[in-house]
Amino acid sequence: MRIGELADHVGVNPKTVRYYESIGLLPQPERLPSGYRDYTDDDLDRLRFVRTAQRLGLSLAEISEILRLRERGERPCEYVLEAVDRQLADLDRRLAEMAELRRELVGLKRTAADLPSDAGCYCDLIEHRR
Amino acid sequence: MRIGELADHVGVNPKTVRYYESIGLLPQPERLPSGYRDYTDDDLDRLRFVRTAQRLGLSLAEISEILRLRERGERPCEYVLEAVDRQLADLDRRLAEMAELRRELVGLKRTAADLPSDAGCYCDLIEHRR
DNA sequence: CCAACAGCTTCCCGCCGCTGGAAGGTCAAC
DNA sequence: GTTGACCTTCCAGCGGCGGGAAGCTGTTGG
Repeated sequence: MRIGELADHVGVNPKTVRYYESIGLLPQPERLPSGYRDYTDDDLDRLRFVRTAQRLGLSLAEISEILRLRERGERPCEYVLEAVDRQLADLDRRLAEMAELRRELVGLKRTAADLPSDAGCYCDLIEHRR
Repeated sequence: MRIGELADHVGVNPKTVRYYESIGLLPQPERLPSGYRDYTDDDLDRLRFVRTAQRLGLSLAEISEILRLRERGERPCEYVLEAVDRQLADLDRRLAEMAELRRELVGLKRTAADLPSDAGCYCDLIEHRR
C-alpha cells in the first residue's frame, strides 16, 4: 500500500510517516517502479505500535529503543516498565502543577470584577492578583 | 544593571533575556561604553511580569500582545481574561487526558506481572494491555 | 605588568514532533 | 490532452530556549 493509505489507516499525516522513517523509527520500505513507497501490513502494525506507545506518553526516542531491543530479540518489557514509571512520575508532577495553576487562574478570574482602575503597571489583573 | 544581574534577580538564564529581546518582548536596552546591555528597574519589572504571565500559562505571543496593548494605552485586561479562559479550557482538557492516561498506565503496570511469554509482537505489555 | 578568570558580545545550531510549502514526477479519469 | 489527486525530495519553521564557538571587557592576584 502507498503512504497515503497507510497514513489513513492509522490516522496520521503522510509527512509524519516520512518523518518516522527519517529518524529510523520505521524501516525504509520497498519502492514501486514509480518511486512511491510501498508498505506491508507489518509496517502498518509497527506504525500502530508507535502511535499506541506514543499515546501512553513515551517519547519517540524511547519507542525507538523499545523497537531496537525487540529487533535484537530481547524482551523490551523491562525497559517499557521503566519508561512507564518515568511517565507516571512526570504525569503526577504535572497534574499537581496544573491543578495549582488552575486554582490560580480561577482566583484571578474571580478577582477580575472588583479591580481598581488603571494604575502604572502592566496589567492589574496579573500583578495585583493577591 | 548588566544582563547577568537582571537574569539572576528573576531566576532566568541570560540567554533567555537576550532571546526575549530578539523577539521584541523586552525593549532594546541602553548599552554601556563596553557594549554591555544596561538594564533599568523598569526592565526588571517587565521581565518579572513576563515570567508571571508565563507561569499562568500564557504564551510569549500572548504576553507580547498584552504588552503591546499596554503600550498603546489600552487596558489589556479583557485580552488577558480571554487568554486566561483559553488557558483554563485547555488545562481542563489536558487534565482529563492525563487522568485517563494515568489510569491506562496504572492498569498496564498491574497486568504486567501475569503476562504470557514472548509472542510475535513488538511488546506484549503494550499490545496486549486489554 | 601580565595572566587568569568571570562575564559579556554575536552567531549559529540543536532539541521535539511534526507541518507547510516549493518544485517536480506519476497515474487514472474525463 | 489536461485536470486533479497523489507521490517525490528538500528546505524551513513552529516555541522557548540552551549549548558552544570565537572574541571582547573588566577585575583581581601574583
